[in-house]
Amino acid sequence: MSGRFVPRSRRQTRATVLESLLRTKGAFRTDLARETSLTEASVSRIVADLRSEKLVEERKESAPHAGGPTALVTLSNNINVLGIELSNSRLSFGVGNLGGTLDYVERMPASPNLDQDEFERLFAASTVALREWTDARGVDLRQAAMSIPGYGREAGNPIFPWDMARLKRFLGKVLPRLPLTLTNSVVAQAAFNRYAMPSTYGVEGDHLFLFVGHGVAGVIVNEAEPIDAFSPFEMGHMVIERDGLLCRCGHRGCLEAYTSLRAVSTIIGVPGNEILARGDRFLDALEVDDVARDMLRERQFLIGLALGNALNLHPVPAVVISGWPSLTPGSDRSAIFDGLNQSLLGGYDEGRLSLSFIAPSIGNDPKAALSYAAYCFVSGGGLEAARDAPAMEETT
Amino acid sequence: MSGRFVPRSRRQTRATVLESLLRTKGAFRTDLARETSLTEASVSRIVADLRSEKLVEERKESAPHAGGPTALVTLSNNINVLGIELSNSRLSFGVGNLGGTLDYVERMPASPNLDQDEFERLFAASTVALREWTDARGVDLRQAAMSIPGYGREAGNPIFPWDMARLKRFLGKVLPRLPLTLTNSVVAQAAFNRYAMPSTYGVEGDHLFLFVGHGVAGVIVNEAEPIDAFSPFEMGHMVIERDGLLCRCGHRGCLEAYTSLRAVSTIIGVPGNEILARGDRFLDALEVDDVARDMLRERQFLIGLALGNALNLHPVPAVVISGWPSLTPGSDRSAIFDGLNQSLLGGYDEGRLSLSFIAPSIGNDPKAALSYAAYCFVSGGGLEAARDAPAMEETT
DNA sequence: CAGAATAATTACACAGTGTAAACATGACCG
DNA sequence: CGGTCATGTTTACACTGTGTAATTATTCTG
Repeated sequence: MSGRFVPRSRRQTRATVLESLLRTKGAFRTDLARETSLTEASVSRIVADLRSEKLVEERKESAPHAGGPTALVTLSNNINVLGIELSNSRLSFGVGNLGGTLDYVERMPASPNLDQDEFERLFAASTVALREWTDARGVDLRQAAMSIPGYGREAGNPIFPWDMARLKRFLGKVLPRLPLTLTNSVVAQAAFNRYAMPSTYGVEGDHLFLFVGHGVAGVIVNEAEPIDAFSPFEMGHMVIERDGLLCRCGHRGCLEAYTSLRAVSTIIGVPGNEILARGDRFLDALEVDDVARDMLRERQFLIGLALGNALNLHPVPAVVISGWPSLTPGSDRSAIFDGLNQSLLGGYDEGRLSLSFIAPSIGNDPKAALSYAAYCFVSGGGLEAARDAPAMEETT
Repeated sequence: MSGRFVPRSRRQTRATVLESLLRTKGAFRTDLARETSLTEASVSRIVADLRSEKLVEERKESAPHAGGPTALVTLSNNINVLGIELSNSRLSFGVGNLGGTLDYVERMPASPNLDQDEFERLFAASTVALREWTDARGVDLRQAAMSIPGYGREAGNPIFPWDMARLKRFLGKVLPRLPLTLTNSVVAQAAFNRYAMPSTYGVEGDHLFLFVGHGVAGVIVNEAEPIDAFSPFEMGHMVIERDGLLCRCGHRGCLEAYTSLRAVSTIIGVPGNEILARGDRFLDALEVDDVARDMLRERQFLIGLALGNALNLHPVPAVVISGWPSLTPGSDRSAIFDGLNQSLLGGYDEGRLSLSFIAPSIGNDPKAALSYAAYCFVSGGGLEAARDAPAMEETT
């Protein structure tokens, strides 16, 4: 509109610097320059800029050697973002700063079959409480993100089959003047892993993060790429057994029909959401009989088989699995390797593929969405869309 | 080394303009500006620049209306590039200009099991003839590209299991001072489709190009992305039948074991390379009996099943299949749709997925590699790595 | 051959960059 | 306790590529 020329690169370099700070939770200018491949001169200018806008702060911190850096640059912790997470069992809201601390949380039970009308009622009710809280403290939200399982499919969301245009209209109306980004839950999870986990799960570099829960889905994490370049990797509906078990998607033989929490809960007779909550060694604790245990081994074999198939299409050097298989003893999990061996080209070789397991993170919603919101804020360079040209000239 | 500051963007804008010209085979400045989203002023400057380096030419061509564009900008056809293609049956060399015309071709039979020593001998012999030809005409090669099936796998090339470092050393020695890029055959094929096919196969936008031949592999074509961002999509070794047919990769039940040319040739009793050569309606012409025909239908079903699985992981709105299935009658090919229906999430729906078939292009090697070489030249902005600072100042 | 319509070029201002020099900071040492 | 050293940080300056807008070129029309 008003149209002063703003070179693309400004927003972008700011974003690069901010993103680096988000990742490292504070860095010296020298490191910042290296990380972002900018000159120290440029970093200096940009940091000065960002500091004048109160987006970053500097804390005195001297190095133990001569002539070391003098001040640590960190993101300001006065910037508040909103994360909203819709999962199969609840809708949660969280407000926090860019450091990932949650200052406000609200969680409401939500049915896995939540329809769009119910959702809107639930959401509207939650926003009232949220607004009260923010108003009471004068908190100014700068960015919001909401994560939804299954979001982003061209073919429509198989989990919450809603009208996306309507959803966006609704959100724009309920949360006016607040930039809001929708994303897939696994993408938000990737943001959480990248930005909020103090020491990540020990995998450096590109990898597939695979979550085996209600569905079987993940995300391919490419270290060099920004989070929003990730796309969900939905492995659950790979048909691995023609005319096999019926899946909720209507097909037969999908991986999910064999390995979802629902399938596992049927095998061992424990409600799905309890399995993850019980944590490590849930099998032993439950005194699962050998038949069931063999079945679980077989199911893990299938995960390996499907995983190998997926990796043939999309090779990555490392895979991190989270979900119930992470809770089974290593001797059972080895079935995954057996499965891999029968499908992965060249067979499974720990030199070429590193496979690791991390405990499913349960109950930390909506931290993932919050991390994603932080990412969104930062990737816009901290420049709001329409926070420019404050009535500088009057139109004749 | 000499290190004058060359902003990244210069090379890049030049590349953008050149790439657009390669794609369109000539354009008016106005269109060029639109395509590349640069201003006409910038285009003007860049074109003037490129013209002074004899990389582009202008041909008078007036529009039928007043004030139309005056000159068509085209790539110079004095720039020669080299394409080298290694396939399962031969090694071919070709020299041509950026327009895609082949001025020199040499094809040598090569075994599918060619080992690296034999390859080097064969290659060295070919380069002698090539060099003779170029020397005789004073042709100055600016860029070379070589395409290899199976190239680019981290795990090593399953088709030609060679030492890549040695290959690169060898090529650097045999073709000194010539920038050479290695790539996967399907990526080169994508370059050919994008740049050399006058009217492409009628698919606009992103799609999966899948070739069913000796292997079953393809490439996901993202219209917005440059060719070298593509990665091969190897579907052939997806295990679709546990404990199924033995595949050459050592596993059982791979798609390739059921649907490769080798598998088909076993079914109908015709040598593999003849099938594609016979062209359309090869089944009728060969009076294939009903049993074999049913088998081929079943095999196509499996292609559909695997394709659905692949598309669940990596959704695209369109798929183009080339290879023997393109030669079967539509009534038989429908089995592919049946297979898709049993794996693709939401089932096959022509509104959401467009599936089309094109005849396998046989015998046009090494045009694909040549197209890729042209792309490589152009994407470097036409600026050689070390063709700068021609003794302008003497070092003290 | 003037006028209209559009294309192509050019002059100018501007923003962001890198280089290199200047300035700042703190450890170490005599 | 002040000088030296090693490094970090800022600043001055030159440079590049860009967009805007004015200027010039080209070709058809009447």
